[in-house]
Amino acid sequence: MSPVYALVDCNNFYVSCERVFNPKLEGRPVIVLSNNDGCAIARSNETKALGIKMGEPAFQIRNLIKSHGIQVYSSNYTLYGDMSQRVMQTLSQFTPDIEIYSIDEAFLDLSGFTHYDLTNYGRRIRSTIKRWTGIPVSIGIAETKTLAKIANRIAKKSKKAAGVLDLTDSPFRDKALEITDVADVWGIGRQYARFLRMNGINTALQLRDTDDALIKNKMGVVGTRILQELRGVSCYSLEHCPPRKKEITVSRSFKLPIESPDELKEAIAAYASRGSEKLRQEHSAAGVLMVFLMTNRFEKRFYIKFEAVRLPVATSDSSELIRYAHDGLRKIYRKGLKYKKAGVMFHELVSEDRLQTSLFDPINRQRSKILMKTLDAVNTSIGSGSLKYAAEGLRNNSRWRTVFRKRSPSYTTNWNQLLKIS
DNA sequence: TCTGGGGTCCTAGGACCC
DNA sequence: TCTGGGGTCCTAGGACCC
Repeated sequence: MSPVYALVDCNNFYVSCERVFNPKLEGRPVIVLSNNDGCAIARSNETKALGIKMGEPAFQIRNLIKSHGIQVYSSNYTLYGDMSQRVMQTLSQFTPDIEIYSIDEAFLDLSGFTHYDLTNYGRRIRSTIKRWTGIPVSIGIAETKTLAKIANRIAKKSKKAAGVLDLTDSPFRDKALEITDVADVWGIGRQYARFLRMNGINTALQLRDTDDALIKNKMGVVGTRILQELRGVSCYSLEHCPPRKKEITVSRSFKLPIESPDELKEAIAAYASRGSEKLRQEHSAAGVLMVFLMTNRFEKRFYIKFEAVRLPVATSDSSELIRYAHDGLRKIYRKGLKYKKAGVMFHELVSEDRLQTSLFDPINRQRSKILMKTLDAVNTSIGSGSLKYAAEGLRNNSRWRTVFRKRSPSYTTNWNQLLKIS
């Protein structure tokens, strides 16, 4: 018996989060911007209808914003993260077989529910999430994840589907593939879409019925799997628990270009420190640290440089990692360049309980562990960033710090920013 | 003037070994 | 001039995802 997957996807997630706490935004065009209020990364349907694209720079759409009264928000990841958790928690009431795929999407395995009317069940899920969290979702149901994705897209757009589309044993199946652009198939990005179009393949239906060899040749096993999935043969199963991360990155663009090595050192220290926190959350330690610097990538002469530092003993200790990050920075820093972005990456992550220590290790690991535990505990209980390293800099208006000019309050995670009803 | 951030998987090719 | 064959491991880069 073939499996049944549902893909539950929050509609315009970040915008919907803002709307939950500000109902006046309902029906109006809204966008949420990336860090430093740079690009539009979430758009309400009204905004999409105006032709504003995903990732469009804010300064390029300034006129549209003004003329249509588009409501603009800086991103508020604390709020979105918390809302996401509420949605996922609600979902898990319906089945334990859930894979949280991203901040706004989850796959459910509904194989055991085939004696239900799946469309009705989907509607129940949808209305419960709306009632409990305020977030509107769309649900696509099919035998493979790739088909569920397609069902979901149509569910979101079609008036008739009203948010839920079940394609299992559906006479509508081929039609659904026919009206789906090949570029909208899961796993088909810009390059592959171009290749497929050049070969006369423009729809998901045409892709499904394409000869395997052509696809395999250009797109490898990934392409073969896409074909299989479109044909209803499941290649991707539900992943219950997320596997441990293999790498961790913290990087930011600066609002203004930075030349001063002292400011770069602060930024790098802050990223290393944040990365260390993520490492400890994962119960991992890093074997290799990588620092990178880059100038404005939209200019003709563009400089980017990486430096890898192998750590003598894998670690997740913030102060140690800040030191090594600074070592790396010193190697790649070149005077006279205007830097626009920097970052710290951790590679070769190992589980913290399987650490390979060295006989000649000069560091007291036991002590470091207790210190980090305390640091994390304080920052969890009284707010992230409460305790930090002096190397990160004390001023919070430094040129490198990300700005959010139009951020909404953290309604759900900060007592001082609760919604006030007047 | 102003242009996000964080991941994964796969493949080709080189190094190395027998 | 001719110049094995195959396996494995690693890395860089490409492609994709949200």
